Amino acid sequence: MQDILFGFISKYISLTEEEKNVLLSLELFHSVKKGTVLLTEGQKTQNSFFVLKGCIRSYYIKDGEEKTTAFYTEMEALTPPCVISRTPSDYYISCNEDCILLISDADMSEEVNSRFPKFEIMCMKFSEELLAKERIEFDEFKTSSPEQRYLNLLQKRPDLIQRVPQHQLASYLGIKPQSLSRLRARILEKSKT
Amino acid sequence: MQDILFGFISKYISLTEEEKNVLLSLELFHSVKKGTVLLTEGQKTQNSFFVLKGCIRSYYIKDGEEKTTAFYTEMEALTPPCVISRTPSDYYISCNEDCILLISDADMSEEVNSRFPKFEIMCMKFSEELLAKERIEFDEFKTSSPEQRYLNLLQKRPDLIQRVPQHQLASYLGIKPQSLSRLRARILEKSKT
DNA sequence: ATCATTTCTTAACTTAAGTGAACGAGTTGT
DNA sequence: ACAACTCGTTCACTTAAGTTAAGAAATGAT
Repeated sequence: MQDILFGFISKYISLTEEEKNVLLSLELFHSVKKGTVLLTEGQKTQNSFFVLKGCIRSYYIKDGEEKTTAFYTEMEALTPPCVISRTPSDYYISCNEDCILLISDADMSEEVNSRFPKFEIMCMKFSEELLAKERIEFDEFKTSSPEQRYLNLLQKRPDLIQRVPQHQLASYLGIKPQSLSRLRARILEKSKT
Repeated sequence: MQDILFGFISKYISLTEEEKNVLLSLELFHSVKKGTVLLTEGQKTQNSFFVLKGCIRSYYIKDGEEKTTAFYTEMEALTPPCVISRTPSDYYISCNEDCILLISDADMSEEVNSRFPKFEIMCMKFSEELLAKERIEFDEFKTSSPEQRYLNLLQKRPDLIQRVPQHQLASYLGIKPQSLSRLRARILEKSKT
């Protein structure tokens, strides 16, 4: 399990054995059952999440409907906007599957950062990278139709289509479940001829 | 002009007079004419842009059509994804109006950062903040219809609707210019009754 | 194993966006 | 001053997504 974490970190900085041990001593790892709600609307939190195994999902509830905005799977990290802005959360995070997560709160990261300044640098690089990735995703979403977005997802994250309920996927693509069904039928029809 | 810059920076860190002078000595300010293309598809660059006055716009050209993805106006900053990923740019940036820009390349920021470490911290905070903002914007886009998106824009950035050509706005909202015209007529019709 | 609930799909109908074309208003260049 | 473009709007028509409803399939709970 730790291998996943250290493999991930090694993409950004290199750690000594001692540093690895300090990280492990912090009791960052948590096993969380499917369905667990990690963050609720209105809640204040300082927690960031890193997915070692499983799938977590962020969503709003607007007019009584869940609006899924993102899925995070193995090796992906999520710092909710409310942690940055220090305001109550606008949205929910819950576990789509049984998960093993690394959960770090702000106090903890401060301690780690002061002991290992390079860790802070890693977070900075990581944040910049995420911002660039986020913007590209946004741009792709904006410039394509729901059908193109689905085909795109099929290319880039085929696992999601298997492991995530259709109605959550539909919401993630910005459409209704019925439209997703129809759209898939349409694509299937096209590929036949 | 400098006041705008230092006013912006003061939201994150405080600078001594000496530090301000060093920044000013770097010749960061540039006057750029409307229509100037600051970044072209395929180009490699290390430049980041900060808008002191005017409006710049990022867009892709897909199937021969401009797809506008963002506008940056006074006090907004843009680091193109290609700067982070160190790959050729996928998109274009051009000036929608005569602009005064602060343009910084990577070498320069490295020098500034090594002389003023707190500057790097500011960039980090800024980047985190941007990421949070970006995600919220994305979420709003995803969870609303074109009409809601237009009304939302009318609330949040009414200036854009005045200063930006309609066809660029339409593309920014993810629709065709004709649809934007129709949508506006529809809203006007509703507000009458 | 059965019942209840949730999830997925299909269908008919409504609403809104895409498309192609036309027109007038405003701009640019010569 | 005029022609050539660009831009915004409107219209008729096409296409796809939203809506409402119904039924089949899968999931969960007792």
